[in-house]
Amino acid sequence: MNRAPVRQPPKTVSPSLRQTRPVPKSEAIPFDRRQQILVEAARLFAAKGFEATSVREIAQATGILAGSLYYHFASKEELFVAVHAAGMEILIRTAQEAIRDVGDPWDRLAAAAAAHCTALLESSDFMLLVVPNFPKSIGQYRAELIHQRDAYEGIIGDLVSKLDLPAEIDAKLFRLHFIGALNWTQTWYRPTSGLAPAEIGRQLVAMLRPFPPSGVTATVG
Amino acid sequence: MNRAPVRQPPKTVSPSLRQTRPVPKSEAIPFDRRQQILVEAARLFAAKGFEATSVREIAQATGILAGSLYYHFASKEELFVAVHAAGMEILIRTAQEAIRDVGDPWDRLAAAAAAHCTALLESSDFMLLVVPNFPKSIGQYRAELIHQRDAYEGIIGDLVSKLDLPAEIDAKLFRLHFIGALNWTQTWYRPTSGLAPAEIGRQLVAMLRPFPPSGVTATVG
DNA sequence: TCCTAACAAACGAGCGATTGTTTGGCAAAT
DNA sequence: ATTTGCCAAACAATCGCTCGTTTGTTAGGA
Repeated sequence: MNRAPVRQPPKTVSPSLRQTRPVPKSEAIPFDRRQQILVEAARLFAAKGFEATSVREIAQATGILAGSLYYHFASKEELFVAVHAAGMEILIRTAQEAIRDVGDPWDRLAAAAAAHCTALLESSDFMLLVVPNFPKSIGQYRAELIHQRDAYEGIIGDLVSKLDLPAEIDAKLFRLHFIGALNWTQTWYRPTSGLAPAEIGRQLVAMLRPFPPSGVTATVG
Repeated sequence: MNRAPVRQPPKTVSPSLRQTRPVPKSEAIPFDRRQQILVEAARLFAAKGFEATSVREIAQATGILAGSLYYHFASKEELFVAVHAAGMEILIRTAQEAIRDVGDPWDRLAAAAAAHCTALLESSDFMLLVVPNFPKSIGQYRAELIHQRDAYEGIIGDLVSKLDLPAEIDAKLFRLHFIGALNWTQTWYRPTSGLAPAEIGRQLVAMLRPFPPSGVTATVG
């Protein structure tokens, strides 16, 4: 793509991408333009993909001009990283809340799966682009994105490690396939027809459970 | 300055995925420029994504100029559709060969899974872009791509329908999650470390098998 | 065996549009 | 007086694509 005169010098990439930005001190509406940009960018990235979305589109959706975007974000790529981080934050919080009060390891995994699907398929647009493999042209920020993603997958990994899997099942591969099936739902899920997101997640766990729980089985519907 | 068919090395490319195009009258080996473009486009699309790959890049990789591309393909999007079709053809053929001599339904699914992963992770670049959700800017060709994909997923659906699944497992959801886990492998698979593609696919079936086969268990490795 | 017309396949300049980004200025708020 | 947030206008680069031209090869007629 373009990227203008390749300008490397400044390179003040904040590691936590916590853009130090003055908090409006007035008690008026905390009308956060930066947040607004994030929302619109997430929606457009999700709908059209990263490369196919222009900064002018994002700006227009936000109600500002293209150039004004660069007051809030150093580049289009850093904007993407910020959206990705916000999405991962939502995902992590959702999962942790879902498993908080569940004891049985398999039930905890099912709760996490349900939460994952719900957040993925029903919640904001922040995740529709977080899940698939991110744009190749993200280049230098790749490591940061992977780090953000690992933070979440580690949670799933912990849940999996508590399961009593058959000896011939590799826990790591189990986690990868599990997350894969969950994340893939966003390529086929349509909100109008079929099962609800939470049930889609729960049923995946039911399929993977080596020995279905004795007693009452879940009522599907 | 080469005009006319430049005789390059034999370059025996897959004779299968061919489209209607003027067949050279001489019985000499037809050096298929169109096929060459498909290969290079697949490689670049896989490496950088559709939108991030320019027609000039594809042309340069093929050894021609950008304008010459349009003699073979009407547009960049039609080129993508052709690459997608070629990839799906490979996938379908691979799967059908893999299950041909297998009888047991679960073993047939395992064979298909192994073949899928092998083609996906080891074979040509034709599939690295086939699997994830295709570029949003593909627009008018979306229906055609989905049709191509459905042709393959129907094969998997047939295999799943022959399984004796527990009553509480929905066959359709089983198929979706199964394909999802398979396709997601390409986001995390690295050829150097870990299991081989075929084993990754087989183990997924092992995880999903409600009652592991009695008698001898599969020798892993 | 030559001439000629047709054809296939590529060149290469350049079109208009769009890309991400920079810059200077300006009104309001601090 | 300074900072904040944005506008307006450009910037260079690149995008997909068109089109007239040019070349090597082939077929047919004389």
